[in-house]
Amino acid sequence: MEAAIETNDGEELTERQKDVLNAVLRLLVEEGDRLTMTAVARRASCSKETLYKWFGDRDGLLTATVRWQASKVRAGNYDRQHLDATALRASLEGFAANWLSVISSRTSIALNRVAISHAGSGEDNLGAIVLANGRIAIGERLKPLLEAGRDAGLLDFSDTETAFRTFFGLVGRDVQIRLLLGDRLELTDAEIGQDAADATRQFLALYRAKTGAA
Amino acid sequence: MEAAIETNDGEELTERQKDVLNAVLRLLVEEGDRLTMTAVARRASCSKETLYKWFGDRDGLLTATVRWQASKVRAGNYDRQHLDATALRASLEGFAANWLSVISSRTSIALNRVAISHAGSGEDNLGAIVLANGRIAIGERLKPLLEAGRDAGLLDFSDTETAFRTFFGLVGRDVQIRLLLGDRLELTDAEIGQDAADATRQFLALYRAKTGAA
DNA sequence: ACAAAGCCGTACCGTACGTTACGGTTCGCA
DNA sequence: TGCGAACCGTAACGTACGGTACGGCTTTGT
Repeated sequence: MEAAIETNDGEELTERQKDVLNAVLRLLVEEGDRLTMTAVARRASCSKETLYKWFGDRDGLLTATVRWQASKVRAGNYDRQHLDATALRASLEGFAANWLSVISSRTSIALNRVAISHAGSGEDNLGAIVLANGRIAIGERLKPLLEAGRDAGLLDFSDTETAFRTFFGLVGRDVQIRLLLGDRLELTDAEIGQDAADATRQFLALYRAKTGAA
Repeated sequence: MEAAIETNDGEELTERQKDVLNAVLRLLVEEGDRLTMTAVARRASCSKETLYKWFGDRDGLLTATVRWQASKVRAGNYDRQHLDATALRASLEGFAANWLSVISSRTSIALNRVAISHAGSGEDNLGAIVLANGRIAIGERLKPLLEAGRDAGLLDFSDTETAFRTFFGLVGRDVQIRLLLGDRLELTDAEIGQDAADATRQFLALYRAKTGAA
Protein backbone atom coordinates (compact mmCIF):
# COMPACT_ATOMS: atom_id res chain seq x y z
CA MET A 1 0.00 0.00 0.00
CA GLU A 2 2.91 2.33 -0.67
CA ALA A 3 3.92 4.46 -3.60
CA ALA A 4 5.52 3.25 -6.83
CA ILE A 5 2.30 1.56 -7.84
CA GLU A 6 0.72 4.80 -8.91
CA THR A 7 3.86 6.51 -10.11
CA ASN A 8 4.89 4.40 -13.10
CA ASP A 9 4.86 7.09 -15.70
CA GLY A 10 5.34 10.72 -16.52
CA GLU A 11 7.50 9.53 -19.36
CA GLU A 12 6.80 7.95 -22.75
CA LEU A 13 5.18 11.29 -23.51
CA THR A 14 6.10 13.28 -26.57
CA GLU A 15 7.04 16.92 -26.18
CA ARG A 16 3.78 17.91 -27.80
CA GLN A 17 1.86 15.84 -25.31
CA LYS A 18 3.73 17.45 -22.43
CA ASP A 19 2.82 20.83 -23.87
CA VAL A 20 -0.82 19.81 -23.86
CA LEU A 21 -0.67 18.60 -20.27
CA ASN A 22 1.01 21.81 -19.21
CA ALA A 23 -1.84 23.67 -20.82
CA VAL A 24 -4.26 21.55 -18.82
CA LEU A 25 -2.36 22.42 -15.66
CA ARG A 26 -2.59 26.13 -16.38
CA LEU A 27 -6.26 25.82 -17.19
CA LEU A 28 -6.87 23.81 -14.06
CA VAL A 29 -5.31 26.55 -11.96
CA GLU A 30 -7.43 29.19 -13.66
CA GLU A 31 -10.73 27.38 -14.02
CA GLY A 32 -10.73 24.54 -11.57
CA ASP A 33 -12.56 21.34 -12.29
CA ARG A 34 -15.04 23.03 -14.58
CA LEU A 35 -12.57 23.01 -17.45
CA THR A 36 -14.06 21.64 -20.65
CA MET A 37 -12.45 19.54 -23.33
CA THR A 38 -13.17 22.32 -25.78
CA ALA A 39 -11.32 24.82 -23.62
CA VAL A 40 -8.35 22.48 -23.32
CA ALA A 41 -8.23 21.99 -27.07
CA ARG A 42 -8.37 25.71 -27.69
CA ARG A 43 -5.73 26.52 -25.08
CA ALA A 44 -3.40 23.80 -26.28
CA SER A 45 -4.08 24.55 -29.95
CA CYS A 46 -4.95 20.98 -30.69
CA SER A 47 -8.10 19.24 -31.81
CA LYS A 48 -10.45 17.42 -29.53
CA GLU A 49 -10.02 14.39 -31.72
CA THR A 50 -6.33 14.37 -30.78
CA LEU A 51 -7.12 14.72 -27.08
CA TYR A 52 -9.39 11.70 -27.23
CA LYS A 53 -6.92 9.68 -29.26
CA TRP A 54 -4.06 10.40 -26.85
CA PHE A 55 -5.84 10.27 -23.51
CA GLY A 56 -9.01 8.27 -24.08
CA ASP A 57 -11.50 10.45 -22.30
CA ARG A 58 -11.78 13.35 -19.90
CA ASP A 59 -10.75 11.28 -16.89
CA GLY A 60 -7.79 9.91 -18.80
CA LEU A 61 -6.68 13.44 -19.56
CA LEU A 62 -6.94 14.47 -15.93
CA THR A 63 -5.13 11.35 -14.79
CA ALA A 64 -2.31 11.95 -17.27
CA THR A 65 -2.10 15.53 -16.07
CA VAL A 66 -1.82 14.52 -12.44
CA ARG A 67 0.84 11.95 -13.27
CA TRP A 68 2.73 14.44 -15.38
CA GLN A 69 2.80 17.03 -12.62
CA ALA A 70 3.89 14.34 -10.17
CA SER A 71 6.78 13.35 -12.39
CA LYS A 72 7.92 16.96 -12.52
CA VAL A 73 7.89 17.38 -8.76
CA ARG A 74 9.75 14.24 -7.84
CA ALA A 75 12.86 15.38 -6.00
CA GLY A 76 15.99 13.57 -4.92
CA ASN A 77 16.19 11.83 -1.58
CA TYR A 78 18.16 13.33 1.22
CA ASP A 79 20.62 10.61 2.07
CA ARG A 80 23.92 11.73 3.40
CA GLN A 81 26.65 9.71 5.01
CA HIS A 82 27.73 12.29 7.58
CA LEU A 83 24.85 13.32 9.79
CA ASP A 84 25.29 15.56 12.82
CA ALA A 85 22.77 17.64 14.71
CA THR A 86 23.27 20.65 12.48
CA ALA A 87 22.90 18.69 9.28
CA LEU A 88 19.82 16.93 10.63
CA ARG A 89 18.17 20.19 11.52
CA ALA A 90 19.02 21.69 8.16
CA SER A 91 17.62 18.69 6.32
CA LEU A 92 14.41 18.72 8.32
CA GLU A 93 14.00 22.40 7.68
CA GLY A 94 14.59 21.77 4.01
CA PHE A 95 11.91 19.12 3.91
CA ALA A 96 9.48 21.32 5.78
CA ALA A 97 10.07 24.36 3.61
CA ASN A 98 9.82 22.31 0.44
CA TRP A 99 6.58 20.72 1.57
CA LEU A 100 5.07 24.05 2.53
CA SER A 101 5.90 25.59 -0.82
CA VAL A 102 4.43 22.60 -2.60
CA ILE A 103 1.10 22.57 -0.79
CA SER A 104 0.73 26.32 -1.03
CA SER A 105 1.39 26.43 -4.76
CA ARG A 106 -1.53 27.20 -7.02
CA THR A 107 -0.87 24.05 -9.00
CA SER A 108 -0.95 21.79 -5.98
CA ILE A 109 -4.13 23.39 -4.72
CA ALA A 110 -5.84 22.96 -8.07
CA LEU A 111 -4.76 19.33 -8.43
CA ASN A 112 -5.75 18.42 -4.91
CA ARG A 113 -9.13 20.03 -5.46
CA VAL A 114 -9.89 18.05 -8.58
CA ALA A 115 -8.59 14.85 -6.99
CA ILE A 116 -10.78 15.42 -3.95
CA SER A 117 -13.79 16.16 -6.12
CA HIS A 118 -13.30 12.93 -7.97
CA ALA A 119 -12.68 10.96 -4.81
CA GLY A 120 -16.20 11.90 -3.84
CA SER A 121 -17.65 10.74 -7.13
CA GLY A 122 -17.44 6.99 -7.10
CA GLU A 123 -14.61 4.89 -8.45
CA ASP A 124 -11.58 6.98 -9.15
CA ASN A 125 -7.87 6.80 -8.62
CA LEU A 126 -6.98 10.46 -8.93
CA GLY A 127 -7.02 10.73 -5.16
CA ALA A 128 -4.75 7.72 -4.83
CA ILE A 129 -2.29 9.19 -7.31
CA VAL A 130 -2.16 12.54 -5.57
CA LEU A 131 -1.79 10.82 -2.24
CA ALA A 132 0.99 8.59 -3.54
CA ASN A 133 2.91 11.54 -4.91
CA GLY A 134 2.20 13.90 -2.05
CA ARG A 135 1.75 12.67 1.47
CA ILE A 136 3.23 9.22 0.79
CA ALA A 137 6.13 10.32 -1.37
CA ILE A 138 7.29 12.88 1.16
CA GLY A 139 7.04 10.21 3.82
CA GLU A 140 9.16 7.76 1.87
CA ARG A 141 11.78 10.42 1.36
CA LEU A 142 11.77 11.70 4.91
CA LYS A 143 11.75 8.41 6.78
CA PRO A 144 15.32 7.44 5.79
CA LEU A 145 16.49 10.74 7.21
CA LEU A 146 14.64 10.17 10.45
CA GLU A 147 16.09 6.69 10.78
CA ALA A 148 19.54 7.93 9.98
CA GLY A 149 19.07 10.48 12.74
CA ARG A 150 18.07 7.74 15.11
CA ASP A 151 21.03 5.57 14.07
CA ALA A 152 23.29 8.53 14.72
CA GLY A 153 21.86 8.85 18.22
CA LEU A 154 20.27 12.20 17.48
CA LEU A 155 16.62 11.16 17.52
CA ASP A 156 14.59 8.85 19.69
CA PHE A 157 11.38 7.19 18.52
CA SER A 158 10.02 3.71 18.18
CA ASP A 159 7.81 3.97 15.11
CA THR A 160 9.08 5.85 12.10
CA GLU A 161 5.65 6.30 10.60
CA THR A 162 4.33 7.87 13.78
CA ALA A 163 7.29 10.20 14.03
CA PHE A 164 6.82 11.21 10.42
CA ARG A 165 3.14 11.93 10.88
CA THR A 166 3.94 14.18 13.82
CA PHE A 167 6.42 16.09 11.70
CA PHE A 168 3.82 16.28 8.93
CA GLY A 169 1.30 17.77 11.33
CA LEU A 170 3.70 20.26 12.86
CA VAL A 171 4.69 21.52 9.42
CA GLY A 172 1.36 21.56 7.63
CA ARG A 173 -0.94 22.43 10.53
CA ASP A 174 -4.05 24.02 8.99
CA VAL A 175 -2.42 25.38 5.86
CA GLN A 176 -3.60 22.85 3.33
CA ILE A 177 -7.23 22.61 4.39
CA ARG A 178 -7.51 26.38 4.56
CA LEU A 179 -6.10 26.82 1.09
CA LEU A 180 -8.27 24.06 -0.33
CA LEU A 181 -11.35 25.70 1.14
CA GLY A 182 -10.47 28.95 -0.54
CA ASP A 183 -8.92 30.90 2.30
CA ARG A 184 -6.73 33.66 1.00
CA LEU A 185 -3.34 32.87 2.50
CA GLU A 186 -0.26 34.08 0.72
CA LEU A 187 2.84 32.46 2.17
CA THR A 188 6.01 34.34 1.44
CA ASP A 189 9.34 32.56 1.25
CA ALA A 190 10.29 34.24 4.49
CA GLU A 191 7.20 32.97 6.26
CA ILE A 192 7.73 29.50 4.89
CA GLY A 193 11.30 29.53 6.14
CA GLN A 194 10.15 30.73 9.55
CA ASP A 195 7.40 28.15 9.80
CA ALA A 196 9.77 25.41 8.69
CA ALA A 197 12.27 26.42 11.34
CA ASP A 198 9.59 26.56 14.02
CA ALA A 199 8.17 23.18 13.08
CA THR A 200 11.64 21.64 13.06
CA ARG A 201 12.43 23.12 16.46
CA GLN A 202 9.22 21.68 17.87
CA PHE A 203 9.82 18.31 16.29
CA LEU A 204 13.32 18.15 17.74
CA ALA A 205 11.99 19.17 21.13
CA LEU A 206 9.69 16.17 21.02
CA TYR A 207 12.00 13.59 19.48
CA ARG A 208 15.57 14.59 20.28
CA ALA A 209 17.40 11.76 21.98
CA LYS A 210 18.00 12.43 25.68
CA THR A 211 21.65 11.49 25.30
CA GLY A 212 22.12 13.28 22.00
CA ALA A 213 24.16 16.37 21.25
CA ALA A 214 22.82 19.92 21.11
CA MET B 1 -12.17 37.76 9.38
CA GLU B 2 -13.50 35.49 12.06
CA ALA B 3 -16.61 33.37 12.45
CA ALA B 4 -20.13 34.60 13.23
CA ILE B 5 -20.37 36.25 9.83
CA GLU B 6 -21.10 33.00 8.07
CA THR B 7 -23.02 31.34 10.87
CA ASN B 8 -26.15 33.47 11.12
CA ASP B 9 -28.67 30.74 10.55
CA GLY B 10 -29.57 27.09 10.85
CA GLU B 11 -32.85 28.31 12.25
CA GLU B 12 -36.02 29.82 10.76
CA LEU B 13 -36.34 26.47 9.05
CA THR B 14 -39.53 24.46 9.25
CA GLU B 15 -39.36 20.83 10.28
CA ARG B 16 -40.18 19.81 6.75
CA GLN B 17 -37.32 21.87 5.43
CA LYS B 18 -34.96 20.30 7.94
CA ASP B 19 -36.10 16.89 6.75
CA VAL B 20 -35.26 17.88 3.20
CA LEU B 21 -31.82 19.12 4.18
CA ASN B 22 -31.17 15.94 6.09
CA ALA B 23 -32.06 14.02 2.97
CA VAL B 24 -29.56 16.13 1.07
CA LEU B 25 -26.93 15.31 3.66
CA ARG B 26 -27.55 11.59 3.32
CA LEU B 27 -27.47 11.86 -0.44
CA LEU B 28 -24.29 13.88 -0.31
CA VAL B 29 -22.62 11.18 1.72
CA GLU B 30 -23.75 8.51 -0.71
CA GLU B 31 -23.32 10.26 -4.02
CA GLY B 32 -20.95 13.12 -3.46
CA ASP B 33 -21.23 16.31 -5.44
CA ARG B 34 -22.87 14.59 -8.38
CA LEU B 35 -26.26 14.62 -6.67
CA THR B 36 -29.00 15.94 -8.90
CA MET B 37 -32.00 18.02 -7.99
CA THR B 38 -34.21 15.20 -9.23
CA ALA B 39 -32.51 12.77 -6.87
CA VAL B 40 -32.96 15.15 -3.97
CA ALA B 41 -36.64 15.61 -4.73
CA ARG B 42 -37.18 11.88 -4.97
CA ARG B 43 -35.25 11.11 -1.78
CA ALA B 44 -36.98 13.85 0.16
CA SER B 45 -40.37 13.06 -1.33
CA CYS B 46 -40.91 16.60 -2.36
CA SER B 47 -41.29 18.30 -5.70
CA LYS B 48 -38.55 20.13 -7.48
CA GLU B 49 -40.80 23.16 -7.60
CA THR B 50 -40.72 23.21 -3.81
CA LEU B 51 -36.94 22.88 -3.72
CA TYR B 52 -36.57 25.89 -5.98
CA LYS B 53 -39.13 27.90 -4.07
CA TRP B 54 -37.44 27.23 -0.74
CA PHE B 55 -33.78 27.37 -1.68
CA GLY B 56 -33.60 29.34 -4.92
CA ASP B 57 -31.28 27.14 -6.92
CA ARG B 58 -28.86 24.26 -6.57
CA ASP B 59 -26.18 26.36 -4.89
CA GLY B 60 -28.73 27.73 -2.48
CA LEU B 61 -29.72 24.22 -1.55
CA LEU B 62 -26.12 23.21 -0.94
CA THR B 63 -25.46 26.35 1.05
CA ALA B 64 -28.52 25.77 3.21
CA THR B 65 -27.40 22.19 3.75
CA VAL B 66 -23.93 23.23 4.87
CA ARG B 67 -25.39 25.82 7.24
CA TRP B 68 -27.87 23.33 8.59
CA GLN B 69 -25.18 20.76 9.35
CA ALA B 70 -23.07 23.48 10.96
CA SER B 71 -25.92 24.48 13.23
CA LYS B 72 -26.29 20.86 14.33
CA VAL B 73 -22.60 20.47 15.21
CA ARG B 74 -22.19 23.66 17.20
CA ALA B 75 -21.12 22.53 20.65
CA GLY B 76 -20.79 24.36 23.94
CA ASN B 77 -17.60 26.09 24.94
CA TYR B 78 -15.33 24.60 27.51
CA ASP B 79 -15.10 27.33 30.10
CA ARG B 80 -14.53 26.25 33.62
CA GLN B 81 -13.60 28.34 36.61
CA HIS B 82 -11.34 25.82 38.31
CA LEU B 83 -8.52 24.73 36.03
CA ASP B 84 -5.67 22.53 37.18
CA ALA B 85 -3.24 20.42 35.18
CA THR B 86 -5.51 17.40 35.18
CA ALA B 87 -8.57 19.33 34.05
CA LEU B 88 -6.54 21.08 31.36
CA ARG B 89 -5.26 17.83 30.00
CA ALA B 90 -8.73 16.31 30.04
CA SER B 91 -10.21 19.28 28.23
CA LEU B 92 -7.52 19.25 25.59
CA GLU B 93 -8.03 15.55 25.06
CA GLY B 94 -11.74 16.16 24.76
CA PHE B 95 -11.22 18.80 22.12
CA ALA B 96 -8.82 16.59 20.21
CA ALA B 97 -11.07 13.54 20.30
CA ASN B 98 -14.08 15.58 19.29
CA TRP B 99 -12.25 17.17 16.41
CA LEU B 100 -10.94 13.82 15.18
CA SER B 101 -14.38 12.27 15.20
CA VAL B 102 -15.79 15.23 13.34
CA ILE B 103 -13.25 15.27 10.53
CA SER B 104 -13.37 11.50 10.14
CA SER B 105 -17.16 11.37 9.91
CA ARG B 106 -18.66 10.58 6.55
CA THR B 107 -20.75 13.72 6.72
CA SER B 108 -17.81 16.00 7.32
CA ILE B 109 -15.84 14.37 4.54
CA ALA B 110 -18.70 14.78 2.09
CA LEU B 111 -19.32 18.40 3.02
CA ASN B 112 -15.68 19.34 2.88
CA ARG B 113 -15.42 17.70 -0.52
CA VAL B 114 -18.28 19.65 -2.01
CA ALA B 115 -17.04 22.87 -0.41
CA ILE B 116 -13.57 22.31 -1.81
CA SER B 117 -14.96 21.54 -5.23
CA HIS B 118 -16.90 24.76 -5.22
CA ALA B 119 -13.98 26.75 -3.90
CA GLY B 120 -12.18 25.78 -7.08
CA SER B 121 -15.06 26.92 -9.27
CA GLY B 122 -15.12 30.66 -9.09
CA GLU B 123 -17.10 32.80 -6.71
CA ASP B 124 -18.47 30.73 -3.89
CA ASN B 125 -18.82 30.94 -0.15
CA LEU B 126 -19.32 27.27 0.68
CA GLY B 127 -15.64 27.01 1.53
CA ALA B 128 -15.87 30.04 3.78
CA ILE B 129 -18.87 28.57 5.61
CA VAL B 130 -17.18 25.22 6.17
CA LEU B 131 -14.03 26.98 7.30
CA ALA B 132 -15.96 29.21 9.67
CA ASN B 133 -17.75 26.28 11.25
CA GLY B 134 -14.77 23.93 11.25
CA ARG B 135 -11.25 25.16 11.62
CA ILE B 136 -12.26 28.62 12.87
CA ALA B 137 -15.04 27.53 15.19
CA ILE B 138 -12.85 25.00 16.94
CA GLY B 139 -10.21 27.69 17.28
CA GLU B 140 -12.62 30.13 18.86
CA ARG B 141 -13.71 27.48 21.31
CA LEU B 142 -10.24 26.24 22.17
CA LYS B 143 -8.44 29.55 22.55
CA PRO B 144 -10.23 30.52 25.77
CA LEU B 145 -9.13 27.25 27.28
CA LEU B 146 -5.53 27.82 26.23
CA GLU B 147 -5.56 31.31 27.67
CA ALA B 148 -7.14 30.09 30.86
CA GLY B 149 -4.33 27.54 31.06
CA ARG B 150 -1.81 30.31 30.62
CA ASP B 151 -3.50 32.47 33.23
CA ALA B 152 -3.38 29.54 35.60
CA GLY B 153 0.35 29.23 35.05
CA LEU B 154 0.01 25.87 33.34
CA LEU B 155 0.90 26.88 29.82
CA ASP B 156 3.46 29.21 28.33
CA PHE B 157 3.06 30.83 24.93
CA SER B 158 3.06 34.30 23.49
CA ASP B 159 0.58 34.01 20.64
CA THR B 160 -2.66 32.12 21.19
CA GLU B 161 -3.32 31.64 17.50
CA THR B 162 0.10 30.07 16.98
CA ALA B 163 -0.34 27.76 19.93
CA PHE B 164 -3.73 26.72 18.64
CA ARG B 165 -2.41 25.99 15.17
CA THR B 166 0.26 23.77 16.67
CA PHE B 167 -2.38 21.85 18.58
CA PHE B 168 -4.46 21.63 15.42
CA GLY B 169 -1.54 20.15 13.53
CA LEU B 170 -0.59 17.68 16.24
CA VAL B 171 -4.15 16.40 16.41
CA GLY B 172 -5.10 16.32 12.75
CA ARG B 173 -1.75 15.45 11.22
CA ASP B 174 -2.50 13.83 7.84
CA VAL B 175 -5.92 12.47 8.71
CA GLN B 176 -8.13 14.98 6.93
CA ILE B 177 -6.24 15.21 3.65
CA ARG B 178 -5.99 11.43 3.44
CA LEU B 179 -9.69 10.98 4.00
CA LEU B 180 -10.58 13.73 1.55
CA LEU B 181 -8.42 12.07 -1.09
CA GLY B 182 -10.24 8.80 -0.62
CA ASP B 183 -7.82 6.91 1.59
CA ARG B 184 -9.60 4.14 3.45
CA LEU B 185 -8.94 4.95 7.07
CA GLU B 186 -11.41 3.76 9.65
CA LEU B 187 -10.73 5.40 12.99
CA THR B 188 -12.19 3.54 15.93
CA ASP B 189 -13.14 5.33 19.09
CA ALA B 190 -10.21 3.68 20.79
CA GLU B 191 -7.75 4.94 18.19
CA ILE B 192 -9.24 8.41 18.36
CA GLY B 193 -8.85 8.41 22.13
CA GLN B 194 -5.27 7.21 21.83
CA ASP B 195 -4.40 9.79 19.18
CA ALA B 196 -6.05 12.54 21.20
CA ALA B 197 -4.05 11.56 24.26
CA ASP B 198 -0.81 11.41 22.28
CA ALA B 199 -1.41 14.79 20.67
CA THR B 200 -2.25 16.34 24.02
CA ARG B 201 0.89 14.89 25.58
CA GLN B 202 3.00 16.32 22.79
CA PHE B 203 1.30 19.69 22.99
CA LEU B 204 1.90 19.88 26.71
CA ALA B 205 5.51 18.87 26.22
CA LEU B 206 5.92 21.86 23.94
CA TYR B 207 3.87 24.44 25.80
CA ARG B 208 3.84 23.48 29.48
CA ALA B 209 5.05 26.34 31.60
CA LYS B 210 8.50 25.74 33.06
CA THR B 211 7.32 26.67 36.51
CA GLY B 212 3.99 24.89 36.24
CA ALA B 213 2.80 21.81 38.06
CA ALA B 214 3.01 18.25 36.76
C1' DA C 1 6.63 13.36 -56.07
C1' DC C 2 3.08 11.02 -54.04
C1' DA C 3 0.61 8.28 -50.78
C1' DA C 4 -0.36 7.57 -46.03
C1' DA C 5 -0.60 9.12 -41.52
C1' DG C 6 -1.12 12.61 -38.02
C1' DC C 7 -3.25 16.54 -36.66
C1' DC C 8 -6.05 21.10 -36.57
C1' DG C 9 -10.44 23.42 -36.64
C1' DT C 10 -15.16 23.03 -36.66
C1' DA C 11 -19.52 21.18 -37.04
C1' DC C 12 -22.44 17.79 -35.22
C1' DC C 13 -24.88 14.33 -32.05
C1' DG C 14 -26.77 12.57 -27.72
C1' DT C 15 -27.46 12.98 -23.12
C1' DA C 16 -27.64 14.66 -18.53
C1' DC C 17 -29.30 17.94 -15.70
C1' DG C 18 -30.78 22.57 -13.96
C1' DT C 19 -34.85 24.97 -14.22
C1' DT C 20 -39.74 25.86 -15.25
C1' DA C 21 -44.61 24.70 -15.91
C1' DC C 22 -48.79 22.37 -14.79
C1' DG C 23 -52.50 19.21 -13.33
C1' DG C 24 -54.06 16.92 -9.28
C1' DT C 25 -54.29 16.37 -4.18
C1' DT C 26 -54.14 17.63 0.61
C1' DC C 27 -54.85 20.81 4.32
C1' DG C 28 -56.04 24.96 6.89
C1' DC C 29 -59.62 28.16 7.49
C1' DA C 30 -63.79 30.89 7.17
C1' DT D 1 -68.68 22.92 2.91
C1' DG D 2 -66.15 25.54 -0.15
C1' DC D 3 -61.98 28.22 -1.33
C1' DG D 4 -57.24 29.19 -1.69
C1' DA D 5 -52.55 28.16 -0.61
C1' DA D 6 -49.04 24.84 -0.42
C1' DC D 7 -47.16 20.98 -2.23
C1' DC D 8 -46.43 16.47 -4.83
C1' DG D 9 -45.36 14.04 -9.09
C1' DT D 10 -44.21 14.39 -13.67
C1' DA D 11 -43.57 16.27 -18.02
C1' DA D 12 -41.25 19.57 -20.77
C1' DC D 13 -37.57 23.03 -22.12
C1' DG D 14 -32.93 24.82 -22.93
C1' DT D 15 -28.29 24.48 -22.53
C1' DA D 16 -23.77 22.86 -21.65
C1' DC D 17 -20.62 19.59 -22.57
C1' DG D 18 -18.53 14.90 -23.50
C1' DG D 19 -17.64 12.49 -27.35
C1' DT D 20 -17.51 11.70 -32.70
C1' DA D 21 -17.08 12.78 -37.66
C1' DC D 22 -15.07 15.10 -41.39
C1' DG D 23 -12.66 18.28 -44.54
C1' DG D 24 -8.31 20.31 -45.22
C1' DC D 25 -3.36 21.01 -44.14
C1' DT D 26 1.27 19.43 -42.87
C1' DT D 27 4.68 16.08 -42.31
C1' DT D 28 7.02 11.65 -43.20
C1' DG D 29 8.60 7.86 -45.60
C1' DT D 30 9.59 5.70 -49.95
